[in-house]
Amino acid sequence: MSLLTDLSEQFGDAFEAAGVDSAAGLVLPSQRPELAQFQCNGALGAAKKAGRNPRDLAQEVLDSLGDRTPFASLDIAGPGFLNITVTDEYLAHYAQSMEDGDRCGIGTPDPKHKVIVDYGGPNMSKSMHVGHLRASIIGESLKRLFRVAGHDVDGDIHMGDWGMPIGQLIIELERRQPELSYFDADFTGPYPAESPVTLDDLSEMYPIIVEGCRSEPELGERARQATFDLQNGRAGYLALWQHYHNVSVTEQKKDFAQLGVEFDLWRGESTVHDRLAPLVDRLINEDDLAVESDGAIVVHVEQPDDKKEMPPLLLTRSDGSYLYSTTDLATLDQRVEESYDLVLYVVDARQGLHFEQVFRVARKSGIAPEPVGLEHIAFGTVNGPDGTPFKTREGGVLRLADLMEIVTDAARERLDEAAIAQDYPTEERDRIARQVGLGALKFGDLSNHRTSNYIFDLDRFTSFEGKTGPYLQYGAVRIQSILRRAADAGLEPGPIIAPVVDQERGLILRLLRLPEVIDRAVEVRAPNVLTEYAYEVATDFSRFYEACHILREEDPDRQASWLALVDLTLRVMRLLLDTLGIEVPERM
RNA sequence: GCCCCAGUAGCUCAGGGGAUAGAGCAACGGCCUCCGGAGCCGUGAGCGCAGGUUCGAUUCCUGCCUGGGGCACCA
Repeated sequence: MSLLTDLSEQFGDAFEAAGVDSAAGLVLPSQRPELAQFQCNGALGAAKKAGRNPRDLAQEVLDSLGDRTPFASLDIAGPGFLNITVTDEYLAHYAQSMEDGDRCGIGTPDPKHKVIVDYGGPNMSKSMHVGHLRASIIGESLKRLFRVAGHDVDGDIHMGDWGMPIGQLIIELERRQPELSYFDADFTGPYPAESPVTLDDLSEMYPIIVEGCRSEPELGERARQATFDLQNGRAGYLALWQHYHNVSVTEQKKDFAQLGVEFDLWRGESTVHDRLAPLVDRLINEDDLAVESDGAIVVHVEQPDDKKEMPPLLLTRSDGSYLYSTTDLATLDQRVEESYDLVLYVVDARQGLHFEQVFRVARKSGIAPEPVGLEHIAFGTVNGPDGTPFKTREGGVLRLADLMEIVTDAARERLDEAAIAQDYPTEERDRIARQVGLGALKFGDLSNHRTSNYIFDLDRFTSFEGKTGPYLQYGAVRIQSILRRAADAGLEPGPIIAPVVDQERGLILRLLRLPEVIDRAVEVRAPNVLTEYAYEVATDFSRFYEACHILREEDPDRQASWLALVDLTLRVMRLLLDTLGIEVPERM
């Protein structure tokens, strides 16, 4: 059990003994570190409710507090705050138990969920740009976070590979190369094994045809027809789709691998294409939910207590072709069959209405019954300095691969400046530059709260000092260096003994908070809780490092204790950075 | 028009109903015979406006202002 939980229970019992709700016993880290380590504010609210004097109640709580924990001091302050400080021996005891366990004190979840994180979601017609950055790294981080917290988790890329964009790309290629066999309805195959396009071709074609469909209704009509034909199994289109799919996935696997994003499932909208027709049929005939409207099939999802307009969810267009909503419902149906009980959609906040509609249909139809958690984990837009979605100077989107190169180059430059790295092999320097560049990029993005839009700032992603990923990596690297030197000198970590230095005590107190921080991050599904804490751990370590010269310490017990504390710090930092998707170099 | 998100220091952002609202960057000033200075210590400056709930509001509620976004045959 973590220290805060332990203290909260003790104070809860004491409050109960004093005749009020044990919830008042919640103990939190002190906001006034110079006064105490922990605080409990429950006496104020509880006294108010019970019509009693807060300070009297607080005193009664202190009187009935058991002697389970050795307190160094317990005070009532101001109107009735309880200030709590435990003994140094007790801190050491807790730190030791963290060091002894294999999960750094992180508990097991109750209930344990089978979670699927739906993130990344690249459209197969485009190479990835900065807009995909957040979906990828927030999703990756949440996937890892839930895993660290003890849940069963799978990440699904959920590619956009069965909708209108495919129809558009089909007719765009037909406009360019109408002689290809894919477009000949009478052709019986076999179709060429070689793809007629590369991903760069698709990326170039896509904006052109999107604009074409917008300005020329006739083109849009053809794209819709092609989408319909594809979804209804037209052989040439399917063969072409397969090529589009292959070139996209090949490139995307490279991009995601470079980003350090790992999917367990490479599924997409097309994965459920066989389920679409039966699903719509079921919603019409069995569930009595879907109805025809202007030729389309829709589900009305408005509810009597709605305070806002709620448009119906479209299952098919008036030509019978399927949409994003249909594949999302079918995908959810499959996920529930596969017994996932928590589905996290890490998708741009602008799709909030879509998910509200889909979730309503899922509930009403029983596709996803109540116990299955459905959550849209919305994130904000990456904006330019003008407050609108980020564009490069040329007005285009910044490709993700280019962004990665920029940050890697910046990291390499920084490495060139550092004399210490000059004798590293080129290969290692390259690896470090990539790790550091990505560390800066990921930390910079993840440290923003996920729901807020933020301003894209290249300087922030290429600065390696202060509150940045590289600062954390550097802290971990320094620790590794100390532990290496210690091992070389035959020194080993030993039992953690009571801290005597303020910075040492501060570091222990910080490390002890890990379990609560993980819980909090899971609760709000927000990686920035982790970045905030990771930075605090790193700064507390730096302070400790400045104040306590570990390798030169003369008392062997103290030195062994410090080595253990340093080792624990490294484990905690590695755990946090790994959860954020940030790698720690051996040296840098 | 309706709905969602946001407004906190010069800039970029944190902030869980509690005491004196925090970081980073930028500016200025210190540390540096010592485990890696991508470091440590210090200085200045702030909750959009108006109400409400509460012993206590940056936090919860209402209204307004400002910015971004969404509102059935795109995803």
